[in-house]
Amino acid sequence: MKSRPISIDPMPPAITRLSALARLDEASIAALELAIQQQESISARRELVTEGRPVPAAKLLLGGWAARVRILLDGRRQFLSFVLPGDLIGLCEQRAPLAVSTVAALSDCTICIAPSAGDLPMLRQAYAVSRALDEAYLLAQITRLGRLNAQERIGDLLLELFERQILAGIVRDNAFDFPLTQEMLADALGLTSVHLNRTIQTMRRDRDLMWQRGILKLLHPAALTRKTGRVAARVTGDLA
Amino acid sequence: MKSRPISIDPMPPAITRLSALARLDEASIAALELAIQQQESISARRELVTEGRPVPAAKLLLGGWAARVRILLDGRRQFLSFVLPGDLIGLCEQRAPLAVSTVAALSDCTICIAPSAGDLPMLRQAYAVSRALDEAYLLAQITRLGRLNAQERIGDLLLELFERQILAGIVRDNAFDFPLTQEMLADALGLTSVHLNRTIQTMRRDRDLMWQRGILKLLHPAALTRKTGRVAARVTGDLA
DNA sequence: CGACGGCTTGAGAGACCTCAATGTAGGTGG
DNA sequence: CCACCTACATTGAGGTCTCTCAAGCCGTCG
Repeated sequence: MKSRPISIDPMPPAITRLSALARLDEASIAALELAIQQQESISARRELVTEGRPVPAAKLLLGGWAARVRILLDGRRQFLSFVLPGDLIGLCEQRAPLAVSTVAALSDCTICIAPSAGDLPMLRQAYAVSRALDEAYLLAQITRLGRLNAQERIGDLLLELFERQILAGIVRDNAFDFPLTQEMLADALGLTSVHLNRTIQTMRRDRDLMWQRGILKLLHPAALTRKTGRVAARVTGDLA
Repeated sequence: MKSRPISIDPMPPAITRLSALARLDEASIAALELAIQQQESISARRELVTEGRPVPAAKLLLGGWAARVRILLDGRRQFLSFVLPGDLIGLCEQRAPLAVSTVAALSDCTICIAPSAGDLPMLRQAYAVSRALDEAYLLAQITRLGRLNAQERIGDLLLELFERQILAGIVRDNAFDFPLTQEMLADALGLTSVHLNRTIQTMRRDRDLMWQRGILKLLHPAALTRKTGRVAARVTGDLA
């Protein structure tokens, strides 16, 4: 880090994140900045991608949260993964692809078209790493649902989201925007909202976290990491 | 399909499967046949890819079963997905990739190097569709673990495996090779082997399936599909 | 034949669910 | 400024699905 006038990180989260995934050159950043100027607002609950239909052009999430979700015939709902600022939506190598899951805005969001990485190898690499991370998050989700109990699931997911928010540079004092309801979180974790509520309460009592008015704060992320036996995803040997 | 002497499908499962994912041209098939001549035997339990280490060259599974697996610090095990004949292992767009999960042989296997799709657009498309299917299987796994009960999980997974084996052309009379132990299946489904055993028994009693000596037979796949509310993955609008 | 891995069975416990009611904060209209 | 509404969070009581621990069984293989 070069020294800078004391201020909040001035870069948009999306650029912070993609720069963290691969060393972006000037041209890539310029392309991103240009795309970001053409941003669009999306209101909560709107679908950005619909399961079974053709995948629209790739988007970049600039602000707000979205999620991949699957609804069963009898109405049961399962969130497959969360989409946070700086994440890509609907990136796809294949011709004539059909969406394998719906992506829906969980809060009001802003998005833009993801600039083509056609002649920008650095950007292409960032996209590839982003895809690899997406896959890692799916695997982590499977492990959570298959083998962790309620408290471990919650701790593990919150830590993952925390680390992802750090990547995008939008964590301050261990706290970050968290626009989910308990019911949404429960539907991500394979729990009922009642049981999630009770478990969150004991975590509050244990001073693991504070969560109110859409802000989540992890009081001792390192301790929580140890407690849940969590291992963060590493996806490239390039950096670090 | 041209008419051919009446016989069992003479093609290796891998070629059958990849041809089903995209219309392969002569050159692609020739490349695959050439690669298959250089096959290698892998004994059960060996690791083909190791989590956290660099991803080796992409492989094609020709025979036997493998699985992506994650082991927790305290020994709990979670199978993330199964790798069946015709599936690709370690396909990757990124430079300097690190494996996000271990891939281990569940039975004795034969594999070969996956031919490069560099100048074979059809083969490249088949690979892309294969990757998209892999992702769809992960999403299905999440939904199973998060929102289905034991019987639904079993039915849903067995149907998925059944459909995948059909793609590779290795199902006969609704029966196929199934080299898993009950404990492995339990570790894929987030259950204990005890509970899996009891649930399988009621499914046997209900005449849903027969399973003995490494052969699994679904007695009424269509009925089971209806019963579990299952929807199969569609990933491309190209074919069908 | 004994050893082994895998399958099966029993009994009891616990984590998580269901149903239902109550509490609370923010937002809107009068 | 208050009444009201809605969405969300919280609490209680009881039920059940799945787990744990443990033992017995069965086929295979050396």
